[in-house]
Order: sequence, then C-alpha cells, then structure tokens
Amino acid sequence: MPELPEVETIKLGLSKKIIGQKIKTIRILNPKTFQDSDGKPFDFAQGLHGKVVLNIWRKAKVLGIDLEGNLTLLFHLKMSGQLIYIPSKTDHKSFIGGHPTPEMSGEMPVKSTRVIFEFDDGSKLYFNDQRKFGWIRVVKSSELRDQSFLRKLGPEPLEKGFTWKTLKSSIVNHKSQPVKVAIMDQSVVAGVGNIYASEACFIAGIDPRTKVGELNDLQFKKLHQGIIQSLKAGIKYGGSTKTHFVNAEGKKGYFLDYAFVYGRDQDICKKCGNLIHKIKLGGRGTYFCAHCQH
DNA sequence: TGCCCCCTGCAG
DNA sequence: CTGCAGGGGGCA
Repeated sequence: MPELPEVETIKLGLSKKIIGQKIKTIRILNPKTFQDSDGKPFDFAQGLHGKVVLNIWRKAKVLGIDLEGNLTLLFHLKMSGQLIYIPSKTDHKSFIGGHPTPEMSGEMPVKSTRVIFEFDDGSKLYFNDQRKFGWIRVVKSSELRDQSFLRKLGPEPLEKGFTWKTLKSSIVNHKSQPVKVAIMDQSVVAGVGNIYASEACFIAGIDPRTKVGELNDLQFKKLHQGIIQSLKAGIKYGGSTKTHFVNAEGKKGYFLDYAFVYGRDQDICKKCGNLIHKIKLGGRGTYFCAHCQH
C-alpha cells in the first residue's frame, strides 16, 4: 500500500476537492471492499445519501472522511488501492482547458474499480484496488477511538510528540527484531512501510539487520531523524509510485527517483558509490548500502 | 514473535 | 511456470 506519505498526498489532494460536497450515490462493484465493522452490509440509502463531506484526515495509513450525521468513512488502501477524483464534465473542461489527460478522460471506471462515490455536482470519487486487500468502512465519528486498528497505533512520526525517546520506548519490546522490521510495526511508529523503512535506515546509517536491542542512544537519534526525513521527502515528491500509487488526480508520485536505496538493487549508492544490495527481512524486500550502514 | 493468507497481475 | 509486489490480520 501506500504508506504515510502516499496517504497524506491523497488527503491533501482530496481535501481541496470534496470538502463541502454532498454525496448523491454510492455504487459498490465489489461488496467485499465495503463492509461495516461487523462485516454486515451497510444501508447506504439511509446512511450516507445526501450527507455532506465535513473534513478529511489521515491517521497512520488510514484515510478518514467525516460526514454529516456523526458518520466517518474509513479507507485503507493496503497494497494496490487508489482514490481518484474525477470532476464533473463542466469543471473538468475549465480545469484542464478542454484537453483531458488520460486519467481524467472517460476511462473510469477501470477493471480494478471497486466502489464509486458520486457527488451532487456530478463529480466522482473512484476507489480502485487491483488486489482487493483494501477496505472501506463506515463508523460513527464519536466512536472512532474505539476502532481497534486506530487504538493500536504508535505515535505519528510527523507530529510534535514524536521524539527519539518516545521511539526508543515504543520499540522496547522489539529488542530481538531487526530494526527495519521493527519500525514497520504500526504500534512502534504509525505509517512507516516497506519503502520508507529502508530509506530511514539508510539515512540513519544503520544496517537494517541490526537487532533493536543492540542500538545505542546515538543510533536511536539518527533513526528518529531518518524516519522523519524519509517521510517528509516522500510527501515532498508526491509519494512513491512503484506500480499502483496515484494521487487524487490520478497522477504518479516521484519519490523513488530520489530514493537512496529502495528499488536500487545492484545500483550505485548515491553517497559512497558502492553497490546497493537487496536482501529479505521479515519476508519483505530490503535495500541497503553495506558501506554506509552498520 | 514468525508464517500463512487475503488477491491480481507482471517480470523473469 | 514461479516468485514477487507500498499491508496487515489471524493463527500457532
């Protein structure tokens, strides 16, 4: 899935477009994608029809859309989810000067489209998800904090409360894990996934295989900085598009052009010129420079 | 604290 | 054909 920077990119793009809009219809092409927390079908006609979008937020890799009537839509994009907003025909012409880009022309829905939200002005929000791991849920806004997956999350790495000491304390019961695996645990830090975990270890100068219990305080400080810097860079370049990720306008992100190690097996380290290596940690592809990381 | 699994599609 | 892919829940 999209990790924190990708979901943040979608959030920033979507909030400009759908806050204040009223939901007209919801078409569910893949019922499994859209379930309430009990796995029962949700009564959309009664529940969401006519509701106005009040706010959009992100927590870890989950995107939330608050609606009128104490309702919140939760989205998890998992590995291949996309949320693409297509303006209504009128807006669309004025927006791009009458020359539709491929992703904005009438190519939606596509084969992987699972759910379509239509707003009162005719614009649409498409939830595409090739692998069908992603989900959408409806919860009461006032009961958000009871959601188990939100309760289990560690600190938000780009918020004030995240310091190297809070990182050290939240990671304390992962001492025997490789550090790269540990920072991908959402209870340690919220929102770090496979790409930015490799990047954070590189920036910190730490070998991703190093056991958490072997890290000293200086390394925790560097790791803390590495997490923050890699995520910020991800947001700056509009996220990482390996295969699926696109922003709310259907456009790719370019972080991987600037990545130090991720996806660069047998390529040259941008810092020292030695070869980047790919290994497997916790079942996931992991990239590092043996010369820069110890 | 490690696997298996949920799926689909693409590269090798 | 096999293996692999931005995730993470459920299980022993």
